[in-house]
Amino acid sequence: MRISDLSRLSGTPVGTIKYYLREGLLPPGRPLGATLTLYGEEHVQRLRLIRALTSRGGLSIAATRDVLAAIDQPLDPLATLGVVHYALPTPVDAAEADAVDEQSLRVDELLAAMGWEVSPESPHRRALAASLMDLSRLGMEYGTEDLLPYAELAAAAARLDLDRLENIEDRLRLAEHAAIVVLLLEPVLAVLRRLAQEDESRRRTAWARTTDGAGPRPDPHPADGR
Amino acid sequence: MRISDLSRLSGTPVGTIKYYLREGLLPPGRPLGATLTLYGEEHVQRLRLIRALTSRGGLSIAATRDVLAAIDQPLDPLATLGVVHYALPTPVDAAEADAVDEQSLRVDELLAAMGWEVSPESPHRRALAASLMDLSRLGMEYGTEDLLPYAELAAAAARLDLDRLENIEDRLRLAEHAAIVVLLLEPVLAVLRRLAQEDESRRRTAWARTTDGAGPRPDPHPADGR
DNA sequence: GTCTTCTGGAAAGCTTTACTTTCCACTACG
DNA sequence: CGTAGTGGAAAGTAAAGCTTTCCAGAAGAC
Repeated sequence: MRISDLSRLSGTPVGTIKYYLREGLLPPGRPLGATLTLYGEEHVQRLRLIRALTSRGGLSIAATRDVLAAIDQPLDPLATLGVVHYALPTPVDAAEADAVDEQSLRVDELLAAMGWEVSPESPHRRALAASLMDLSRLGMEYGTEDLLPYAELAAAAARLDLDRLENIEDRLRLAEHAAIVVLLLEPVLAVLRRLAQEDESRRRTAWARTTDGAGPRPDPHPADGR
Repeated sequence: MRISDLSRLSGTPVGTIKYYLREGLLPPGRPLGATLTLYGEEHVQRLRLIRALTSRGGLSIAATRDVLAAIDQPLDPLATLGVVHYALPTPVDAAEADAVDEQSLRVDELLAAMGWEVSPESPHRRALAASLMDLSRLGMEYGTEDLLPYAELAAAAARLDLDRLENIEDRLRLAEHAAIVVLLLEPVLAVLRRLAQEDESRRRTAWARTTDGAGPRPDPHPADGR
């Protein structure tokens, strides 16, 4: 398969493929002379992954390169997850580092309450603290008791994620699948939450409209099993 | 309060404030002559919201303007939620519209299975279909049965979200709070999931290491109550 | 009263990101 | 034999998100 085939199969312009090769996102093909290089099925797959991570996952080219570099290393699942997590952008600018630090206590408290064991160097600790700081400054305090139910949901989601990963037979591409589950399921969860918000809001509005604010509140989830 | 005070209080450069004014993100102040305009506490708050939505929420300036315009309209919660949802960027390029449409069936199936009532024009339907298409092309099929448990979690999250909104006493700024809950809690949930993934992965790896793959699997969640 | 600083407003400039285009010498292939 | 395709480098482009510069005029410090 030559570069024009790769372009046609993946729907990516040749110039863009060359760009990805230059940037190290796409491994070089097998050169067969000065003006011919062959590419394989793995390049098609890699190209699809690159497009998905950048367009859908919203990763920058640099972050994508880091993630791809991570999944090309043969590591155990935990290490792979760690490397993928580290490659993610968690922009916390240094200017407000001290204000973020205040929130770190709350983060530690939450982690302790959940019994979560998380590396002290995890960038996500600071990312969470930064978000909490923003919320606090906007007048929406989220304390441990507010966050706990969300954390339980996150834990349940993580269990689903890892269940899926455990059932993958292709051990060679486990890291790739891990990256996909971590990064491409994220927009899925976000959009599911928004869809659920619309429905839930509709249910509650309907209740408010029919009862006019008086009387006992009916179960807004009929036949829902909860 | 003059523009320099606003700059100092919010930590935003004067040039940037002028830029936001120009772009219509920040409402104009009260002019008191040709070279003096006064700003109020609401401008400080608005500026904080702008920074949070753009830096933390990852919204573009254009999307932020749309969201801010939406929350400035006095609407009921459902309508507000709708407008905020619509203002969000859900990039689905037209080139692959047909491939996305195939996945729409799966989306409809999921919505039906959850009993969710969602507007047919919701951009999130297409967004979800697009994500599923990406996953499918990458060799990870997510069918209704795979998505249902995630959808249940999303529904639970949405219930928590709306509980919070219902308890807000400041009805005037309800829309603002809705936008905050929808948009700024999203990175919180994402990072909670990642933290949970690390912990869950650690638990499962520890099991694999100690038992060497043989023997019955112990409960990986001791004293967890589930 | 004067000197310095700040102001509003407009325009131009800058930096980064993610490509896209152009160029060239060469070569596979119909 | 000609034409389309190729690798590789370099330059160009477009959008986003600010930042800088400019100006005339007004405020505040002394």
